Amino acid sequence: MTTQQLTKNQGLVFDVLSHSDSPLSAYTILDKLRDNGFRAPLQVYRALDKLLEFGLVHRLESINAFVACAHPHEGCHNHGITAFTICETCGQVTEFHDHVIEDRLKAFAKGRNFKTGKTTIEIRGTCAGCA
Amino acid sequence: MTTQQLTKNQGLVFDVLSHSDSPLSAYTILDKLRDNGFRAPLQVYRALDKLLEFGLVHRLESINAFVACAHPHEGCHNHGITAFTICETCGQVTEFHDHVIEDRLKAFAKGRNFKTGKTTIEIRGTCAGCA
DNA sequence: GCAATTGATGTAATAACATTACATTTACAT
DNA sequence: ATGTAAATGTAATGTTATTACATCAATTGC
Repeated sequence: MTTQQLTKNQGLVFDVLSHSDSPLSAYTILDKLRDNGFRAPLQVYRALDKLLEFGLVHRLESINAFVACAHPHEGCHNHGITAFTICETCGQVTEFHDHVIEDRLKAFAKGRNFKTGKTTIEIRGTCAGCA
Repeated sequence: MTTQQLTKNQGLVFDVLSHSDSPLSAYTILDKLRDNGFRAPLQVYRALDKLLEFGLVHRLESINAFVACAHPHEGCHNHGITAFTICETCGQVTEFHDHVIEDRLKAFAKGRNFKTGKTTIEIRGTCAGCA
């Protein structure tokens, strides 16, 4: 999945997120794209929905914000569950993947006959630089 | 931590959550407490803040809702990181604790000199009964 | 007792986040 | 070229959460 096959709006939103050094809310993205013709939240949310579907973007549930995937070329769906550290001071987000955690969560779900959809793992705190 | 030392509003909110079989939004709680004199969201949010602080209630970040702790007597803070399965069909929430997952997350944070605040682990999907 | 402080409450207004509904346009396979 | 699916534009509304300010209640120190 490259950036080429994205539509205009999807490309614009992905671009904004890619160049940001911290997560952005949908409304912040909207403001950044006003000059590109964006007028309404839905334009952002629709693009985000697609980008999430493509695995190019992640939604951080605990802060209602979005970040570009750390390795968009492969599409993050190939990497299983994604976990994040989120610095509450500077906004730095680090994405990581841990197969042990994933296995434990899968095992728990399986044991309960729970059919897993999307899993959220987010650690909020303070990064090394801000400590 | 028993229910005794809660204030009136805290007690009312905790009661509503305790008797619910699924997570509730702050505004749903508000509606359920109108007859008890609740008039504004802030009355709910303030009570929830305290209940969260006491470890009597959990916030489910991925669905903007709240549940009573599964073992409120001990205070959930004693149990380390709390993880949840959340059935998107019936709302059933199961709370669990996994020390292996916790250790992995702590190790990752430590390795990055990331100072951990609150950690969110939520699996959304379909429970056995709804499958 | 009674001021002083702190924690809890009441109320209104507003901010922040997200979706529904409906009309129109674009992309593209047949 | 035309039918269909996907994407877009726009307005309105719904949902979640906070700010600001006034009042009340409980506790402490004197």
